[in-house]
Amino acid sequence: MAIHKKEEFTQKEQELAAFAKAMAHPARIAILKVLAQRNECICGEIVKILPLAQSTVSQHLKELKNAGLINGNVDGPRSCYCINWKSFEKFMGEFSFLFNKLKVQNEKSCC
Amino acid sequence: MAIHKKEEFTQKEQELAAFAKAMAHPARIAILKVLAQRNECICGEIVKILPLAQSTVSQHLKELKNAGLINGNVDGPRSCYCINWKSFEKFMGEFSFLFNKLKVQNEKSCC
DNA sequence: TTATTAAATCGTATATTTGCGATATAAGAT
DNA sequence: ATCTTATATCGCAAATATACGATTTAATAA
Repeated sequence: MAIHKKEEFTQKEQELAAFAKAMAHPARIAILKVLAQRNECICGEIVKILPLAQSTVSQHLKELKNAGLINGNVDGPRSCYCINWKSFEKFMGEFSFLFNKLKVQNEKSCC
Repeated sequence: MAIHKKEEFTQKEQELAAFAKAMAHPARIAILKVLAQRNECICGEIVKILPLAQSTVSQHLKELKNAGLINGNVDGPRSCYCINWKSFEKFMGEFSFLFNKLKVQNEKSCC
C-alpha cells in the first residue's frame, strides 16, 4: 500500500482491530488454548505441541504478549506464560457490547 | 514463509482465526459498526464515511462477506450489505465458550 | 441508444506477516 | 570455567494484506 491509513480510524476501532489481529492466526489460537488449559504456564511445552519451529513459536508468543493477551515472565532458564484474563475479558466485553447493543435496536436484517 | 502451515491446525482453530482475521483491521471494524447502526443496509454510504477509496472499501466488504460476517445482495445499480448476526453470534459464542469455560477451571493465573 | 451512477474487479506498488535457521543470551549443571 | 538447556532475537525469503487508480459491469435515466 502507498500509505497505511490505520491511524485515520478511531482509537477504539484500532484497539479492537489490534485485539482481533492478535488472534488472527491458528497458531496463536492454539497457543491461547494451551495456556488456558494448563494450570501451569508452559513455555517449551507449546513448542512441542505446535507444528512450528521454536523461533516461530517465540515470535507468536511475543505478538500475543505485545497485544496484552498473555503475560510472561522469566523463570530461571525458561519462560512462563499465561493468559491475561483481564485484558481478554475487557476486549470480549467491548466486542459484545458494541455488537450486542446494536443488535437489539436493529434486530431485523434487511438482507 | 517458505510453506504456509495453517492447515496443520484444527478446523476450529482455523475457523476462529479466520473470524478474528476478518475483524483485524480498523476499516472493517468501522464498516461493521456502520452496518450495525443503520436499519438500512448502506453501500456507497460506507465509502463516504471511511477515509478510503471506493475500490479499497469494496475489497474490505468482500473480505467481510467471504468470512460470512456480512450479507450482501445487489439492489438495482447498488449493493446492499448488512451484518450476518447469526454467524456473528456463532463466533462470539465460540470464543466466549472456549475461554470463559477454561477460565472457570483456571481462575488463578500464575504470572 | 447513449449517458450516468454505483459497485466490482484488475493490475500494481508497497507494507506487513509468517516461517525458519543461525546466532545470541542467560541460567543452571558438571 | 565449560557445557547444556531454554528462550529470544536477527536476518532473510516467501506469502499475504493494504491501498489506489483505471477499467469493467450492470442498471437506471435521458
